[in-house]
This record gives sequence, C-alpha cells and structure tokens, in this order.
Amino acid sequence: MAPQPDEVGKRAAGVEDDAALAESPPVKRRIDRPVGRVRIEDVAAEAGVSMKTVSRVLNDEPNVSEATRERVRAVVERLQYRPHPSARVLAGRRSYLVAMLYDNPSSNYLMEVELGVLDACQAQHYNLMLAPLEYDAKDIVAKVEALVLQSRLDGVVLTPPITDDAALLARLDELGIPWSSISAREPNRRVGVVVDERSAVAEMIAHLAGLGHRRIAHIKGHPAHGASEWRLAGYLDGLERAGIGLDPALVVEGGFSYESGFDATNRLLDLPEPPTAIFAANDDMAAGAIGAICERGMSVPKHVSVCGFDDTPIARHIYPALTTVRQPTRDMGRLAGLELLREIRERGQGSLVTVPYTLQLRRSTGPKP
Amino acid sequence: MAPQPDEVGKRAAGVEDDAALAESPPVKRRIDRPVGRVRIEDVAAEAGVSMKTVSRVLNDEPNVSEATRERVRAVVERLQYRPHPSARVLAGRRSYLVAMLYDNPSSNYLMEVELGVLDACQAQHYNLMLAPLEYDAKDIVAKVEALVLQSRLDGVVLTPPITDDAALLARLDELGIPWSSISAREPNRRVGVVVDERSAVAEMIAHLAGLGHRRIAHIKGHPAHGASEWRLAGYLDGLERAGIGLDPALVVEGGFSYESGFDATNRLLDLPEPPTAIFAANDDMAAGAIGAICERGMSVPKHVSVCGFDDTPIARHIYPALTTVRQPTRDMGRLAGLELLREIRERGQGSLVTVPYTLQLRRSTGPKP
DNA sequence: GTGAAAGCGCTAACAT
DNA sequence: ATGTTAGCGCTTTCAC
Repeated sequence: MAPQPDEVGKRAAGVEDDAALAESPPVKRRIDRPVGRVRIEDVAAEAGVSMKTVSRVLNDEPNVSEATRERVRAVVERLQYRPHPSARVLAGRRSYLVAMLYDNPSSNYLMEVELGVLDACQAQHYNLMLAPLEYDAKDIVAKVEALVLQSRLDGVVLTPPITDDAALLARLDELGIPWSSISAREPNRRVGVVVDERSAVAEMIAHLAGLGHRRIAHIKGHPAHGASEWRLAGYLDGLERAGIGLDPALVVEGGFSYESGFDATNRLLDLPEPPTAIFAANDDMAAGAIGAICERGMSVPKHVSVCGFDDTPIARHIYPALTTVRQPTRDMGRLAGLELLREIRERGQGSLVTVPYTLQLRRSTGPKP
Repeated sequence: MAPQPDEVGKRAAGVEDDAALAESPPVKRRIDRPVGRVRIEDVAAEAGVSMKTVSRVLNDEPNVSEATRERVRAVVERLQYRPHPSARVLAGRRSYLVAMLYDNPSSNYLMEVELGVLDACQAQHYNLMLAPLEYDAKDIVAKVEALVLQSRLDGVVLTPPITDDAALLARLDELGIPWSSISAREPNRRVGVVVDERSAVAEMIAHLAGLGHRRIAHIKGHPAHGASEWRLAGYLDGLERAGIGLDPALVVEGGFSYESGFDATNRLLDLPEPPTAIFAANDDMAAGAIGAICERGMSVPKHVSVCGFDDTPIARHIYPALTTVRQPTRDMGRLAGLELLREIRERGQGSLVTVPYTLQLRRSTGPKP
C-alpha cells in the first residue's frame, strides 16, 4: 500500500553473501536498497576487515593502523555509508542526544541561541531535543528528571532563568548528567558561556554621560534573571564612574516585556524631575519606553534618550533605531553546546567561556536636551 | 569515573529471573535502577503476559482482550515504564522522527511555527528534528535526500518557500516520504495548512478604503514566496471592490525585509502623487515603512497609514502599533504536524486544513489626511 | 487472543 | 592491531 522503497536486501548477511549476491536477482538487490541502507558489515566486507574495525574508525577509537583507517574511510565514502543512529544508541551507552531547556519560547534571543546550539550539535553528530518548560520552580525538577531519564539525555543546555535553579542543578549532578549554562547568575566553576554584562552596561552609561546626561534612569529586568542584577550593577558602576549620584527614584521595576517597559517609562515621565535618558535592561523594554515617550507627543532622542540591551532584531526595526549592547547570541549558543559536548566526552574538561560584547550606537541616544 | 547511576540490573533476563530476583541483593537492584530503566520484559513478567502482548498494548494493536489490556496498562503505570525509543526504532520500521525544513532561520514566524509542530509531535510521541536549510534551489534536493535517508525520517514539514520546489516534492514522493506544507503556493491536493490570505488582504484594503483612502500603495513580498502572489491578488481584489482603479506606480517591489520596506517606502514617498496608505506584504516591511515615514518628519497615521501582514511580535512593539492580519501561526504549525502524522500512519488520510485569519486593527491606520 | 524466537544494526567485552 | 561473540530493548513473524 505504502509506496515505500521495498525491503529487499534486508539481510545481506555476512561476508559469504558476496557469492549469493552474484546469483538470483542481484541487480534488483542493489538498486532497491536506498542509499543509507548500507550496513556496517557491508563496509567491513568491502574493506576486508571486521565490523569492529569499521566501528573503531567511525568512532575515532585507537588501535587501528593508519593504513586500515584510510581504507575503511574510503569504503565508507564510496558506499555512502551512514551508521544507523538508533543502533548506535541501543548498543552503546550514549544517546547522542542533548536537550536545550528553556522558558519563554517566543523570543528572538532564544531562537538565536537555539541555532547556535544546533550548530554545535550537528558538527559533532549529536541530536538536539528542544524542551520548552514552564518555569515555575515547583515541579521543574521532576519534569526535567523525567525528561532526562526517558530520553536518556547525554546532557542539557540551560538558559536563563533555569540556569539558576539550585535544586535542579543539584539533581542533575546527582544523576550524573552534564550540563552547560548560558548567562548563569553565578557562573563560577561552571561549564558554559557568559558575557561581561556589568562592564557593558557601565560603558553604556558612560556613553550617555558623555552626551551630557545626568538624570539617567534604569528600568530593571525580571528579578528571576541573574542578568537583571548584573545590569543594575553595571548601571551603578557607570553612574559612579561618571560622578553622578544615585537617585533611587530613577530606578524602577520592569520584567523584560514591552508592556513593563512602557508602564515603567510612564512612571518615570510622571516624576517631578523626569530623566533625560533611560537605560532599559533589554530591548523589548526599551521599545516600550519609546512607545510611551512617543505617545506623549515627545520624541526620541530629542526629548529623552533611550537605550537597551541584547540587540535583538527589534533594535533595528523600531524608529528610531535603538542604541543597545550586542551579545553574540548565536555564538553563545554554539559555545555552550561545544562545552557541553566536551564535558560529555571528557568529564571535567568543559569550561566557562566569556564572549565579548559590543556597543551598538544608533539613533535613539543623543545629546541631553 | 563518571558519577553515573550504575549498571546493576542490566540483565534481568527472561521470565525465570523472578526467582533470581528474590535472591542475592534484590533491594539494591531496585534502588539502583533509575526510573525509565524498566524494560518491557519486566512489565510482561509483572503482568503475567508475554513481551509481545505488552507491545501490543503499548502500540494500540488489536488482538488483546480488554481485561489484559487494562492489566498491562496498570503495570506500565505502576512501574513507570517508558519504552526505549532507540529500541523501538531499531526493531520497528518507523523512526518516529520528522523534520521541519526551513530557510530564513531568525524569524518570529518560524519560531512560532516550530512550537506548533513540536506540540503535535510531542502529543504523538514523535521526535522533531530541525533542518535549517539554505534555500538555493541548486542542491536542495540532494541535501534533503541525504537528510531523509540518513536520519530515516518518517516525514517532513515544509515551510515557505521550500514548499514550492517541484523537484524536491517529486523526489520526496519517489522516496515515499510523506510531507506536509505550510502556506504552499499551490495547496490543492496537498497535505498541510493554509490561510485564505487573499481574502484577508482584500478585507484589509476595504478597511483602508473605508477610512477614505484612495491612493493605497502595496509593497510586494519576496517573489519566491507564494504568499507574495496571494497578497498582491488580495490587494487587487480589494481595490476593485472599493471601485479604485489600479495605479501601477503604487505597486512596488519588496523582499520581506525591514530594509526592503524602508527603501520601497522612500520610492513611494518620492512619487509626484504619493500614497496616503501603504499595505506592506508583511510586518517587517511595514516597520520599515514606518521608519522611512518618520525619518522624513512625517507621522503615522496622521500623514500616511501603514498596515502589514502576520502579526508577529514586532507589530505590537513598534510605535504606532501596527494594523495587520493575524495568522494563527502556532496553530498552523500544530495542524501541519498533525496532518503529517496522520499521513504517516495512514497513507492518503492527511488533508489540507484552512485556518482562519483575523484583522488586527491598531493605531497605524487612520483617516485619510 | 497470545506467545516464542529471530532479528533490527550497532558496540562492549573479551579474545587473539 | 584486529577479530569474535554476545547482547542493547524492542518489534516482527509465525506458530499456536
């Protein structure tokens, strides 16, 4: 019924089959077996070695002479042989599967990170499973545990704020599951990737101070994210270095969403002495700030300068284009993936990588009015 | 070295092992075997049936009495048994793996679609593999073929413009690989999902005409996408219904990017008789239009009304918020996934689903100046 | 309606 | 440096 390539050749069997092949309908046999249906024993027979030797070559294991290695590789290439993933998993002790754990699915940030992790996995012939999770610390440990065990994960990549759930990390360690985190709140002694967000923000504040601004406000990020702390700390550093005293009224709560930035800005603009510049802890909130400012008939950066953090696509797509801090999101995903795989292969060898940021100066910041 | 849960219980062996279990270190055995390490034969032994019967129950196959079925289910539940995915794949003829093929990775649209497809797959215990592809018709067929064969895909979900590559579709059919498409250019006789984009756009034009606009421009989408054709057709329909003659100068090329919308709008505004309203074929281009208009010191919708298509997050995050057509992107992904799985299970049973659109009227459209 | 045996394609452990 | 054997945990086939 199903128009599938049929099942001829399902058993080409051992070495002695070369003879059998010469009989009956040999041509049909070859033709009907789609590429990829070649098995390790076909390669072994063709190369005149045992299956195990082929296996060694494929997995870069020692104890194969360079000559044999080359010969096997050539046959693999010629036969277009690709190992059956499930057979490898079933026979071996690894699943060649890692998962990326995340909350807040529809963000540009995560899409970029995901692409990076995928790059890393593909390069090393690992599979990536996506695990969107609702982050409510209650049952997250149980959920992740179920996932890890059912899917036999070899490791996980964690994204904020899941990076900071102590109970989860402890459980992963107990289970012996390697993990790698992106922008963890306490990155020390971890495997993963971070950006020096604090310095980045301090530089951004210096930029604003250089434009003459003295009343610089900050819209904080979501309290569950370590990034919110770092960005606040950078803001304070920046003020101090510019010799600007902190006005607590200029530091307001946000939550990383457009709406929270919009609302926070309205509160700031209602102040008796409103700010002339606003640093929002991410781009979405900065977009909200611009929306609120425009809605009052004011304009950016003429009346108020605005800047953000992340350099997501929205930064270039709003008017005026947003001054922001760029983190190399996709690279971060890739590096987090690579370090995880290293940790999987050689326990204890994964490390913490710090990647550089860059200030993207665009049109949303200008001289103090 | 690795702190892994150890390997005790790796061979509980046949039914007769119940006896063995009662001896030696039985408690240790239970404790050390993590959840998920229960095997089908454990379930069989516990339920007093054969492995095959358990298998039948798990796969909803016939020829099991309701009583037995219930008993097995209870044991499965109690033992928290989960079949080993790789073992199923290796033994069976299915891979339980489908891939989503896409180009243009970092779009909100695709992220939403992906979540929908993932929903469908998870609900049916299928795995989803992501296949970002560079769409240059040259070697795409070979690339996809390699992917399909190597990964033993059971099917693929196609997104625009990969949906419209005739050579690819033909090859997939030859290989007997089911596929499901989202917004294919020629959806007839296909499995997948579509929106009546043409009618949606016609309605949008009616909205603009109702606000008094007569000079309504259209920025076209990327020519490789069927959506561009539909949206243009809807624009023409809308004009005709409103009794507005077509001015070819008001229809300009775009390419779905912010920049293309920005440039196109500058061309439109330079016209001797510029438009008072612009319908851009997607939200990114509409954002570009707003950017270009603002840059000239004009404002939206006071001087020019702007509307888009898709209702991606950017529509709410720019100022003014964008009037646009909302397509239920995530649902579309989910439905495309479900239809694909149906097609996989029962050839010929997958179908084409049409999902509804809605007009999102926001602040970027207003009365003709 | 149910079960026993034979693989699926690969790797681990143990030869040699 | 290389080969042999025995599974991994499930489904298939075919017998009952």
